[in-house]
Amino acid sequence: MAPIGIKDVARHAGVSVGTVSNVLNRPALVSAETGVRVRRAIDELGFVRNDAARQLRVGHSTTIGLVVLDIGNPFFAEIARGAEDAADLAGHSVILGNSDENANREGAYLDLFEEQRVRGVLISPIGDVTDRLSRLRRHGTRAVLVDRSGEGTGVSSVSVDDVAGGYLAVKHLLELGRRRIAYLGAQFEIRQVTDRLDGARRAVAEVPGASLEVVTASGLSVVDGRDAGEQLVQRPPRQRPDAMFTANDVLAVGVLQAFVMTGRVRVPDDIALVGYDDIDFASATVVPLTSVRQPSRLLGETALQIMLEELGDPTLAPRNVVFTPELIVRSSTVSPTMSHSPDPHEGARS
Amino acid sequence: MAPIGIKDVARHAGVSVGTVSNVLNRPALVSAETGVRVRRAIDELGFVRNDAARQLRVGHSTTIGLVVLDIGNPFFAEIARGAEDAADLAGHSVILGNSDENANREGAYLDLFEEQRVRGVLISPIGDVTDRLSRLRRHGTRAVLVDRSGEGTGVSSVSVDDVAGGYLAVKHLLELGRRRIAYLGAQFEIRQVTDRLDGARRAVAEVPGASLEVVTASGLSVVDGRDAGEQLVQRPPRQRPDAMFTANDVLAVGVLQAFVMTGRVRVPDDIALVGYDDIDFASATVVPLTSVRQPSRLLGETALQIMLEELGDPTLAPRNVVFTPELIVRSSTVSPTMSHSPDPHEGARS
DNA sequence: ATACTCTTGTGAAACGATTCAAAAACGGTC
DNA sequence: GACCGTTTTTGAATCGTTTCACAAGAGTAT
Repeated sequence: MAPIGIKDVARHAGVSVGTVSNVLNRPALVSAETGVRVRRAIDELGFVRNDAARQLRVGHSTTIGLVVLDIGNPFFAEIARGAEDAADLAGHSVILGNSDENANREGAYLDLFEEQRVRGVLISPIGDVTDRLSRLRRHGTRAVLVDRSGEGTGVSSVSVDDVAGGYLAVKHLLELGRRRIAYLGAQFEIRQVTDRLDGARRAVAEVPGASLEVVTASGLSVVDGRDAGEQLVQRPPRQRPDAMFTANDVLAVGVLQAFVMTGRVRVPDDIALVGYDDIDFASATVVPLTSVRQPSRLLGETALQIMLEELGDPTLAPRNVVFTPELIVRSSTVSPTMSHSPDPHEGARS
Repeated sequence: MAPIGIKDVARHAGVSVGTVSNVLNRPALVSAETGVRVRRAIDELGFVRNDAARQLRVGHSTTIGLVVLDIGNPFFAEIARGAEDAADLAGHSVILGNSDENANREGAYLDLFEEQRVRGVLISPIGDVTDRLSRLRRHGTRAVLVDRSGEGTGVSSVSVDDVAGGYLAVKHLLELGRRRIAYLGAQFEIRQVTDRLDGARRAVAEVPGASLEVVTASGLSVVDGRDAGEQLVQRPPRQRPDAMFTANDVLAVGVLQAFVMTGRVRVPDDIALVGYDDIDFASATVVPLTSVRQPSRLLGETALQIMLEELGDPTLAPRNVVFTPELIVRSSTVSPTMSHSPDPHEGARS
């Protein structure tokens, strides 16, 4: 009934506790014969090491915490997968916290990870977390920002150039002759959302006669996109934009649902649509979605690798890796019947 | 430089360590004036409680571990969200592990959670984990199965009747006159996959002349579905099924991509398609997807609630909650032009 | 003044692993 | 069998909290 400890194992195997610990942590130090005996005792008693005690002694845990904005967004799910794969290879574990775009919850997970003295924290933050992160470092916990630049904050980061991505998307729309562009976003305290808007602004500024309207959704999920889309459909046709760029694919999917269900807006004829992230589902939507692709999995992998390097050598200067996004053109902006040259990417993909 | 402990706080505030601990854990026992002084000391020193030490003393942690099959599948993401929301309300934290349909990784997360002495474990398992779970209980860690019945194993569970779901899906296809049904699955050691197949079999058995072909994909992701779809397109048209039921929506999306890209299979005319889970994206696909809806978020919430109840009263008998799935008909089986009565659900949803 | 209650604060023991200096066991040489 | 170097094992000290029996102080009633 009483929990089995290392002492019980020691007694059962007829050795001292130190030896059991050695079997667990430095098997090279212990003779083969003793090792076998101890391991058998462990199995027979069903002993499981108490990580709290271990952690207390050695000063830190062996896990790495990851806090993402929204695990329901496949983009972040991919990041998580990338991080897990990289951690797995190095024999580490990743535990995941989902802030759900909620600053309180983000804070709660950071508190939790801090109390747990995790080895490192990977985070795609909502607002500004630099002071939280520098406090973490005082406890010896390194942090790496994911999908957000840490330039100038002294924290390492792995990100994608969102301004460039926004520019890419809207430039494309403008080149197609669209002039009344709308940007659909939400939670503008999230940097990605505003950076993409900045990129959009920049592109619009280059074309005389082009205008940019900013539309605010109530969140960044599919339903929020659908709601925003329905609002838009309500407007008299003349007041609708002729192109829309959304802060992410999930929103775009929602918008598409609204447009298609009501049947009053044709994509791309009436409104051309560009999403962001190029999630797996983007190419399977009613009208396949033009999107800005980010190397999501690579983002997670790279973040974890930087983390491991920093743990290996804590004196390492912070690094800020920035990837470049890529525009993937599909039917939501260029109707296949328009014969504007077939989508090269789609072909390459199959 | 040295880490700040409760002793430092005590010295700085001019009280004993016991008092600091009381401020932290039983504020009622300490006078208002002292409380303020201690809290100020905590802030000034930037003290953060070491959870390992706390855990060591009290015997268990305060977090709940959740292991899901595939966090990239929005269905599981919703489960996680439901569990998190419920935990949040009760002041608990959920940490997430993603087994990625990999038994080793599942085992690694269970080990980790066991060593961490988490308060409870929520798991959607791959194979049979009953002995792992009973060992957990010996450490005082309760477990609740999610999306998998624990009937007969003595473990609580929250699940959806997958046999009924499979039956529902294939019955629908048969009622539409389809006879050559294919079931697309993968990882048949996962119970959900085989239960849905069993339901399909049952429906097929009721209709003379109907046949069921089982197709095995290499995994349960979008790409795996696409690969399987492409295989199917290779076949001479006569050897293709006239209806397909997939183990989940993610696979169905992949299949749809393959069919649409190659342009050689029309949905639903040539092949009618039914998915499973009714994820948010299902209604936004090229051809909106008929699917079997499960109350995903509710699944997560309920699982966590059962967990909390069991923690509150460990003598409670295990409970096995089973929800009933619901068929959502969309264009991937009933073409809107066929005027087979419009989809009532779609309307209700907007 | 004494006894009693009630509130607040104290400090040493305990949790279960790891670590490390020192002891023991072993094997080979002379 | 004494000596030396190497390998293996030992066990007490330690990590930072929580807990709990106890003490000190402040009222109150007698």
